[in-house]
Amino acid sequence: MNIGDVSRRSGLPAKTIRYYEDIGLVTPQRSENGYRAFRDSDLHKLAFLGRARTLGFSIEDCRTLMALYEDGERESAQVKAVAQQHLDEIDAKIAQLESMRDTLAHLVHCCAGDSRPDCPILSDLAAG
Amino acid sequence: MNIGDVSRRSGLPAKTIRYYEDIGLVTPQRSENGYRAFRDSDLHKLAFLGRARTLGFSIEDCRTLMALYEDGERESAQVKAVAQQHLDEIDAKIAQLESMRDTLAHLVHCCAGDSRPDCPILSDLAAG
DNA sequence: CATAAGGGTTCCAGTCACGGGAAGGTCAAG
DNA sequence: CTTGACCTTCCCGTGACTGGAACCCTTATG
Repeated sequence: MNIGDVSRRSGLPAKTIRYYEDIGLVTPQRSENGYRAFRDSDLHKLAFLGRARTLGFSIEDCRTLMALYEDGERESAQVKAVAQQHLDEIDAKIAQLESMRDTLAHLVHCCAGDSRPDCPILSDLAAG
Repeated sequence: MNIGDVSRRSGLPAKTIRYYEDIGLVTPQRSENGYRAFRDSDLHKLAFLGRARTLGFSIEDCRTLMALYEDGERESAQVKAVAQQHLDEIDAKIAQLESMRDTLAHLVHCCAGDSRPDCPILSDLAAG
């Protein structure tokens, strides 16, 4: 498989796949013409990575998860710990965004949004 | 005021204040010794920027909001439009994170987290 | 046979909003 | 005179790519 095929099948842009090779997440072989030659196992890995990234795991987390996936001796507790920590971070991020949203929604609600200059949004930003 | 004073009063790191000068958000004067000399109006601007950033506005949005704030001829509709768009983006981000959280929470819940290798988290990532 | 299209390759620069750290100038106190 | 707390500029690094330039390989067509 060339990179285009793998890109279509995994849903990852070719650029991303090259980047993943750069940082050592996949190591495709090379054809005589210099093209990357992906095996099924490479495609499988890339699909795995794509799904992990979709769940918001960092590249380093993905590296860890891949290593655990390939390690028959792993303990599921290790995987769960990584996932739980990520979950906590997501919860924190959501809480932060919701706080922003609440403040902002209130301000937007209070702003007339007409042709006059008076604006509670700017007043709030100016005054704290 | 030197940058340290402004930093303490605005809550912004000195590094950030220098960066804001770099990109033209504030233009403090200079003392004879080369130190930045901030006026009250500069401090006020920086506090404004700090609060806007706290609400998650991008630097470019902040630039726009500052310009509107300083424009006596502004229409509140312009401000509201910027804020509403940002609010929409926040809502989208929250929705995305919640989707991640739901999937992830389910997987974490299903994972035994013990010393055995079987793990539904890895199975899900591997199989889609 | 020339060429054009549609692959592939490398490498460099840019993104966003700063933060870290080096190398050095300035100022008030002891 | 030295110490220490300031301040200055400059350059590199962050995360996870994305865009683009300049170039090579393969296949089909006039």
